[in-house]
Amino acid sequence: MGLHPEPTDIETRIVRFKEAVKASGVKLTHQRLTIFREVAASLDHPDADAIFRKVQRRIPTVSLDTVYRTLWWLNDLGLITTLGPRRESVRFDGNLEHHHHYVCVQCGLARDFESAEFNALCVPEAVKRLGSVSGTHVEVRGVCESCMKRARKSSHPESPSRKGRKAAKGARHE
Amino acid sequence: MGLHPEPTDIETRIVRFKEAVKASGVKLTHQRLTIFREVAASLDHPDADAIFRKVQRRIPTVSLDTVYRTLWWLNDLGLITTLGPRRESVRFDGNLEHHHHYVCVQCGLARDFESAEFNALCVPEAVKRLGSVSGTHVEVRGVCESCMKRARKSSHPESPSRKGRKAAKGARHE
DNA sequence: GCCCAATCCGGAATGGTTCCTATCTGCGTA
DNA sequence: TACGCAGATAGGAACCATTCCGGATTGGGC
Repeated sequence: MGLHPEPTDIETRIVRFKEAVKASGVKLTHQRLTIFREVAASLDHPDADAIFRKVQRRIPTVSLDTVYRTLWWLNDLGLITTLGPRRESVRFDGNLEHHHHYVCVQCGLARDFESAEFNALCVPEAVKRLGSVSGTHVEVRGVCESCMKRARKSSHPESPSRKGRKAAKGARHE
Repeated sequence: MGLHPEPTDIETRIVRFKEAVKASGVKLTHQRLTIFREVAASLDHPDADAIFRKVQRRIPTVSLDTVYRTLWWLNDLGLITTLGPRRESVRFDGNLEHHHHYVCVQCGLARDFESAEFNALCVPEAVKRLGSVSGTHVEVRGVCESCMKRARKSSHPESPSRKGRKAAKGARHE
């Protein structure tokens, strides 16, 4: 029912995946390939648990931790993305004007901004067919000034590690 | 340091708040006013815990649960919003093309779509001053077809309740 | 076949969020 | 003024997604 990309498309992604893994120098395990394949093959946007359940059908002993570790590793390699910025908890907004956000992908800093151009965006017909449209919201992502300053010691993402997933928490701006 | 809206602006929001509360027919308690004031007075986007700590300075015995209940109630009344769509867990995306999302605010359904217009958005100068820009992403929010169908029994948000915060979880599309 | 490092697994810990329920408050009424 | 009701609140337990930990496993190179 249109929930899967074209098979060729998946194959393309897997080829790209294998190249990137080889380039990064870490092992390409059965688990990793399976997890990647599941994400690449879905058009909806599964959460970690949904992926875990799918992978479990193929590798019954896989652990949830492995799925999480692998997903974040894929994300760090740029092979997959997350839907919206990484965020530990819901954040609230008292500004009711139509506005947009700049979000720092490292520390979670968020700032409002206004833009007549962004407000005037025209939603494609195909989208309107999915349901009602109550508003559009643009999220500009990047790394904020103070994070760039702090990062004068280039740590490159290369290996699936457990480090720093929560780093944003401590660095929250006030 | 520019972290607070103009006082007059806050007063405007509070007036609107009081009207909306009166119209909705529920009690305007000290806790509720204080919580709303804290959200309305902040330009950053505090999470529930940050709001809790601020409110605690004024009402030392306030409970975290009251803060959460009140925040979602305000959200349901349309007096505040959340940053990004409500989401219980991180969701992953294997699509690396530049694309955008339609998100159902009720059930969490998410669908990709492409748009040359959206891809070509030009980020305002003021935003570029906040930090580097790695990309822009448009989120179109609304209520999807199947949720609209399901909601032929109009339940209106009126009273702070604990119902349905997790409803999206069960209704997840596959 | 053996060794080492990378990887994985299971379970325990963590932390944000929500639930449960006894208690409290404010208000209309007798 | 006392009473009783309905709505709100506080506080702690429960819940669930996510991460950490420590020991077991695996696979490639010698």
